[in-house]
Order: sequence, then C-alpha cells, then structure tokens
Amino acid sequence: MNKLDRCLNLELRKANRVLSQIYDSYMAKCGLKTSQFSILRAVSFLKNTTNRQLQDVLVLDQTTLSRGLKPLIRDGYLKVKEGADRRQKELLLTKEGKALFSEAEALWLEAQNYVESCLGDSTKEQLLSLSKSIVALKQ
Amino acid sequence: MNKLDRCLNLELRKANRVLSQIYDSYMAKCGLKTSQFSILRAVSFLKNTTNRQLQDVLVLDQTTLSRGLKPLIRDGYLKVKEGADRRQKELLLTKEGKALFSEAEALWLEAQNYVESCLGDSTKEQLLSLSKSIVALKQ
DNA sequence: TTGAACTAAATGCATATGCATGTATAGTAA
DNA sequence: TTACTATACATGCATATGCATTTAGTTCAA
Repeated sequence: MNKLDRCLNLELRKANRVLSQIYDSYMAKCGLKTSQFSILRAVSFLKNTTNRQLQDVLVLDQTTLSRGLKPLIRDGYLKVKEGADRRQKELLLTKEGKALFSEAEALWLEAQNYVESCLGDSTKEQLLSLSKSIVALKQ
Repeated sequence: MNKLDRCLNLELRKANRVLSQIYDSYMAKCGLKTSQFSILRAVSFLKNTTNRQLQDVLVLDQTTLSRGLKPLIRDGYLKVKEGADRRQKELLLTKEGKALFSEAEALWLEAQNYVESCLGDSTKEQLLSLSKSIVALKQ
C-alpha cells in the first residue's frame, strides 16, 4: 500500500476500454454502441420507464443519460411521452426500437459468449462480484 | 449463459464510472482528472517517452492519447521535444509538471488508500488480476 | 534512387462522461 | 395563497473515447 502500487483506477479503466472495444466490435454490425445497447436493453426490461429510473439502473449521471438518449430518440428507436408528473419524461421502445434491439441482442450475445469463453466461469463470476462491490461504494 | 445474463461490459462500465468518480473527487483539489494524472504518472516513471510508448502503457488508442496530452501541454505540465525519428514527439515533465505531479500523487494515494480500505486486500487483488486478464484479451 | 509499404502522430466526426448551473414543476409549511 | 424547498430534466463547458482518414516521415526492396 504505497505510492509504487498500481493504480486501481487505471487498471480498471484499461480493462474497461479493452472490454468495451470487444463488445463494440460485435455491436458495430447493427450500428449501436454498447452504451446505447445498454439503454435499449434497460428500457426493454422496464417497459415504460423514466430518465430518473434509468439513472439508477445504469449507474449513470443524469446529464450523461440525458444526452445518451438523444441519438436514440432522434433516430426513432425511443419514444418520449409526458408523464403524469410533468417534469418527467416516460420512455418506451418504438417498433423500430424493438426491431433494432432484437438484432442487437443477438450480436451482444455473441460478444458475451466470446468473452465468457475467454475468461472462464470463475473469472466471469469475479467480474460480477467485483463490480457489485465497487458500485456499492457509490455515495 | 443466456440472454438474461447480466452484461459483463455494462457491469464493468458501471464499476468503472463509480471508481473513477471516487478518484476524481480526491484529485479535484489539484485540478487534474485521474486520466490526466495517469499520463503524468506514466511520464514520471518513463522519464523521457513518446506518444507511441504511452499508448502501450496506458492501453489507450493513439488518437485518444493524442488529445489527452493537449491540455497538459497547453497548461505547461508537459514539454514536447522532437525525437531522433522526426515522426515522433518525445514527452517529458516540466518543472511545473513535476510540482503538480507531487501534489497530485499525495491526493491519489489518499484515494487509493480509501478504496483499498473499503474493498479489502483480497478484493483488491481480484481487481488487479481480473483487469490483467481482460487487458490480455486485447487483439 | 525511387517508389511502395510501413509507421507516428494529428484531425474530423460522433458519442461518453460528469460538474455546475439553469428551468420547470411539485410538494409543503406558514 | 404564497413562498421555500425539493425534484426532474436540460444546457454550457471541458475532457474522454475511438473509428476513419489524413499528413508526414521512415524503411526497404527493385
């Protein structure tokens, strides 16, 4: 535990960059980045959701999410409805969004299978439990 | 291993965001982002280095690094010398860069100690070994 | 030597990220 | 009601990220 130690943050960032590039290379065929896929996937699970709820699910800053939604809305994959609380915006997949998500999900599964086959089950479980521990540090 | 599994990439991204925000909150006192600190730290270890060498050390795309260097050069923390191979640019810390790095290193150590104390030794080791495994997947 | 192949770095483009702040709406207590 | 507080989302700003491409310099074989 001294200043010659490897930086935990840098090590995780490096891993994050490599892993994201792998997933992105699979997703490229459908024109989505994995971050966009994550949003569609969350909306698909939650059916009818809001910016606020997605922030919690995706562990994203409100402003980051707000901007991340824009291309998906612009390109017609997400639809915005005004909520009962008029500050909120309800989000749902359009028909085009559902179709794109289906296509993307197959590519995602290829990537996920590839990575799992490279890492093995025990490393995969380590990734999940480690990520959970770190996310739990969020203030 | 089916499509209801958690996405390994999303889980890692979430962890990465949380961890980076923790480190950034410590680094904020000196005005550096952790990504900039990582660059200064690498240059400090390598003494006299090049864009190309930093790409490997930091596992960063050439174009990302190229742009990441700009504010550090602009603000006088890094100096650029033309290399023997005139395509290359040699990088080194200026006096101001060294001073800032010293200050930043103390803040980084606080962050690192805080995170290590939260995670514990075994989880810390898991982070390091997992990151290593993932970085090794890089094509 | 010269032209093809290769390498180092920069740039255009688009999205990703989050802090500080602004704007609109909702809730609540005087 | 009114005014204070809290919440939901958007915007300005700056950096982070990487793909495709460009520009410049090096290498090497014909």
